[in-house]
Amino acid sequence: MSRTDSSLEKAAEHLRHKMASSMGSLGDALVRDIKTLARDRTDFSAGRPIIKEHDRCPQIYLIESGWVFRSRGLASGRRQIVNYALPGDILCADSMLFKQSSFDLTARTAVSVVRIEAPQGAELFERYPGLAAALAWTMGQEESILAERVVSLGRRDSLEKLAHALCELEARLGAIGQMRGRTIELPLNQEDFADILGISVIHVNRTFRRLSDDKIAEYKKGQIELLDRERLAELAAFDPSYLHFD
Amino acid sequence: MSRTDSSLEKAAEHLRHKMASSMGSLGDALVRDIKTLARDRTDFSAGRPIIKEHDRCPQIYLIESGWVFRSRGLASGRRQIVNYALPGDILCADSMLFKQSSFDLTARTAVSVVRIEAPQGAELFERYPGLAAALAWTMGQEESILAERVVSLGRRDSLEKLAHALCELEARLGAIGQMRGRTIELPLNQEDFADILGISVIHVNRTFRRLSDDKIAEYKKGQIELLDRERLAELAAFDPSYLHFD
DNA sequence: CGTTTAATTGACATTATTCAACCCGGGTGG
DNA sequence: CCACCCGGGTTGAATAATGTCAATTAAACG
Repeated sequence: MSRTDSSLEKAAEHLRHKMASSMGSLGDALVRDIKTLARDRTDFSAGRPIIKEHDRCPQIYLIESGWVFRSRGLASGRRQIVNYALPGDILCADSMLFKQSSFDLTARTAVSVVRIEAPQGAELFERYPGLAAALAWTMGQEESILAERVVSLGRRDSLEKLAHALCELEARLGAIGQMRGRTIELPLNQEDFADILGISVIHVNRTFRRLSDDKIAEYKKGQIELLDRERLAELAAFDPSYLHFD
Repeated sequence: MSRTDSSLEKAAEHLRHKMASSMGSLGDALVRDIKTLARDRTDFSAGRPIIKEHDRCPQIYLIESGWVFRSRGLASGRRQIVNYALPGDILCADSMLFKQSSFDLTARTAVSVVRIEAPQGAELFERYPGLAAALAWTMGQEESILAERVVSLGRRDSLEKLAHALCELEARLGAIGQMRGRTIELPLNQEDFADILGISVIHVNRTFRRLSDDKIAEYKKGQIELLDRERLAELAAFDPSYLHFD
């Protein structure tokens, strides 16, 4: 099997697996639709912008590999990462609705995406109900994740924010088979955490230190060791239902 | 014309008007679809819960009148308002995707909603393309608003947060014809602002005071006077494109 | 009028940011 | 091989932003 087929299939499987509970019999249709509509692959090297704010995002992409940030840079130099997308996630799901993107998309690692040539409107739903359902599900889940992040940023202190983010990372990576036992492997440095959590780099460092002093989790370059998931989830008051994995 | 017809029509018009630029010819179809599928009306008095976290939200509702909060209460007693919905907005747009809501919906004022009996899946798109487009647009716009709120909560200070929220309120209320000149009429007290902005009530008060000292905006019970929109927008670095009104 | 709810103010505590310095491991060029 | 440099990471001290507590005022309502 060529690289093309197998990595595409893996991404489609990730997507199917995440949505399993909501999809019912449409799971097979989804995989079939994606294989049918997949077009060219594009690779981005780490750090490269994929879409800039106010750009038109003309197509839907499925991530085969790599991490993508959706972020906004403010005039003052501050940055907020709104979202991160993983293999099996769909990019630009709203491209058919809106003229332009309000955020930047950036490849955090080397990223490989496949363009999906989806028809518009009713034809999408008639001919490719699996993909249509996946698109709707993606938008709904993204919204739900954003709503949860609003709660974190608005009403949790730095320790709770970090703990919650780690729980979410574990759940999302677990859903695509990227957890190795109790360690999270990720391409995020402390500055990335700062821009996800909305706090300063230095405070991220201090907060990780607290987690590690309490033997709850340990930050290392490129990975995080979860020493005590139970207390971590408790700290965060983590309820994974907002991810809708079931 | 009965109250039923006219207020339903007004809500449908609001929705159509907001989406005008994206809808093209589907605008008329939307109004027709809503009239066809509108079922019973429900009224909630101010303060009443509409949906509680973990409830099943079985139907789509169109708001005819009133303000609805989507919020999460934390164990510690803190509350974060994630979203607010206005006349012409759709509630539970994701009800067909997910088993349960991850947030509370609460009537902030007296609220009147109409249940829309939408069919599932492909039938929705074939027979009611106007409504289908409106649902998709609603989910996309909600996501975009949430993303912008993440930026506010994460990387703007209290003055910028408040200024941005006021700009957004003006834009959203303007889109449904609820601005009277330069005053915003709204049912939010300072505690509501606190729970929207993720800061303390007292700090909301201090921040309004700063705006009023600088003759930019003035808080009064039930309304906010915008004295200098230009400087307000500048403070917030407000770019309305994320609302996708065009 | 009294009662209630929301707004306001000041004093103080806590949290997080900023600034400055230092460390550490991994290149890189001499 | 070594010296240096560079991007993170780590730490402490000073400062700024925001939260908490307590008390007061104002408006709203029967």
